[in-house]
Amino acid sequence: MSEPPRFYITTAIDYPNSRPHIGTAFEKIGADVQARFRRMEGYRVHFQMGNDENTVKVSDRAAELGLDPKRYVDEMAGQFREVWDALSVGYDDFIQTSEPRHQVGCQQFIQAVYDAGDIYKKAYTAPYCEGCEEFKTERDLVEGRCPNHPQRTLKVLEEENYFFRLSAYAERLLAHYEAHPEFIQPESRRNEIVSLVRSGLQDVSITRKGMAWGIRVPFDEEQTIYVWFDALLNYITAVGYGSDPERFGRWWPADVHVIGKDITRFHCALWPAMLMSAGLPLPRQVFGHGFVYNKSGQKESKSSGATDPMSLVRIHGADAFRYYFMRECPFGGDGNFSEERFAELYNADLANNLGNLYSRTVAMCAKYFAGDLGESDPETRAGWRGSGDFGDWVDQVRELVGSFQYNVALQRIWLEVIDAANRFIAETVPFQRIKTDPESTRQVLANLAEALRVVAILIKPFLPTTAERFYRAFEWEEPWEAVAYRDAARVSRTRSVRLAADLRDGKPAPLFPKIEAVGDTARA
RNA sequence: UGCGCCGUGGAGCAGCGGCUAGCUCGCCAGGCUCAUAACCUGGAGGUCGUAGGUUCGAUUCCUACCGGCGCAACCA
Repeated sequence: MSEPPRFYITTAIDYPNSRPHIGTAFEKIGADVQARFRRMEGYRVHFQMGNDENTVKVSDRAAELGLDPKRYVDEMAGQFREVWDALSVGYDDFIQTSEPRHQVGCQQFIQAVYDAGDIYKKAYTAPYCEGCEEFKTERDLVEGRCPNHPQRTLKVLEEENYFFRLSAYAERLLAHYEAHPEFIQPESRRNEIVSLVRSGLQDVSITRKGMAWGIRVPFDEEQTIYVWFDALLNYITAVGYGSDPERFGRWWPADVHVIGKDITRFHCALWPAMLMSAGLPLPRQVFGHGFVYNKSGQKESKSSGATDPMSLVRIHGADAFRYYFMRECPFGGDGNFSEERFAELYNADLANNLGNLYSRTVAMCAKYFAGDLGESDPETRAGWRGSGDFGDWVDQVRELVGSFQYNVALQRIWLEVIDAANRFIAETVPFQRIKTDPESTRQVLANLAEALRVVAILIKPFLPTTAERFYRAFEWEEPWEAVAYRDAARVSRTRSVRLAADLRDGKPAPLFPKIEAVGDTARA
């Protein structure tokens, strides 16, 4: 047996100064689907997430609450993980950048870049608010003033800081984009970055002076490492850079960084330049996903009175939540969220099609044969499929899922498997057939059982809980844990098909009870 | 201002050089009754933002314009 191929996938780390919202959930779910899919494809997957804690805002927020920063970030990390768990986001590791493993790695990294001659000291000039006692960036300002202290006039102050020689890497970055067209995905993001880098890069300030919270610069104890130079490093420190070389060698470079489209520049320009400077290999791909907007066209974010993911999950479950975003919003582009649309999609695709297919199939098996469909040749269970090469079709779906085209993949699964199964029932009319021909009715139901099995495999990365229910509705020889995407193209070896679903009064409980009124979805 | 995106039947989206422009919801008619009043079949409804251009041929490529929007170095 050869070693299974490895797949290292990451998401952006989040600021823990407020709770996760729908937009961040979108990213994590998209990455989780990929991680689950790759596991099914036989990869040994490492799925990395975390929180970005070494920022001034975090220590400010902790101070507001009268908490020690470390205690505050630990508590927030717990809250974030609760949400990810509730959404069935199955990460393998969750790093907090206040952890020692990150600090140690950061210091080793910045020293390496320093030794490579890419860090120099220079005066940094920026507006400074005496009220906050900190430097501001243009974006922090509201009408040229500090939003927290609008009466005060901002002073332009100078501070000696360390800069990273990003400008020196423009040519090498462009050469890399050229040689590795798949490095930045989707295509539109790539074009943006290429033109950005062509237009020239400036060196970036990477340290700050006199901060109590943050990672010390090893060659200058007065300074701490500033934002991106610290945050990006989580991708390597989490897998052991600076603390566990053997583990680091096993996982780095990452196969894909899943991030929001607004931070592609940091991941596609700054990050690879940093790695080049430190002499480390570059990640294979950066995927910049789109944003989720609410009905009034605003970005779903912390500030806009956004819907709390948990309110939806509590009522409808993680799978319904995941389905909505993966089906409705193209991962590479933008999408919309509204409760009306959520209810519409939920009722149509999950309740009426998916859930009802399960109900009617299971109910007939129980009612007509007490769950025992008898023995049959597996090859006779492919009749529900319709014509065409099913193996090719499954390969197309694999390709779609593997390239993050989740919405298209789900549409095709519904159109060509779930609808086909419902149509098969209409054509073979088992509920009439049972009156005159029980034997062929068994055959029809065995086909439907097989269809449920195929559905289970195909939706496994997207709706893990529902998928397992579907699979375990019948006793299949092949263990659920080991099932691969390609197994959907093959009929199960099982000869004797037997119902195993939970029944109440001879029927299964609805997997997705219909949403009767939009109000059911609840507000944040 | 710079860079980029979008404008397709009532609503939301696919299509991105060429068979009668697809899909979901909604609407209308029929079928069926196993099932979560679900499922199946059929139908009505679009001169693909506007004006030019390239081409044998454009929703699909190019230009301009109109309308909506995003990003621009610490909101995924």
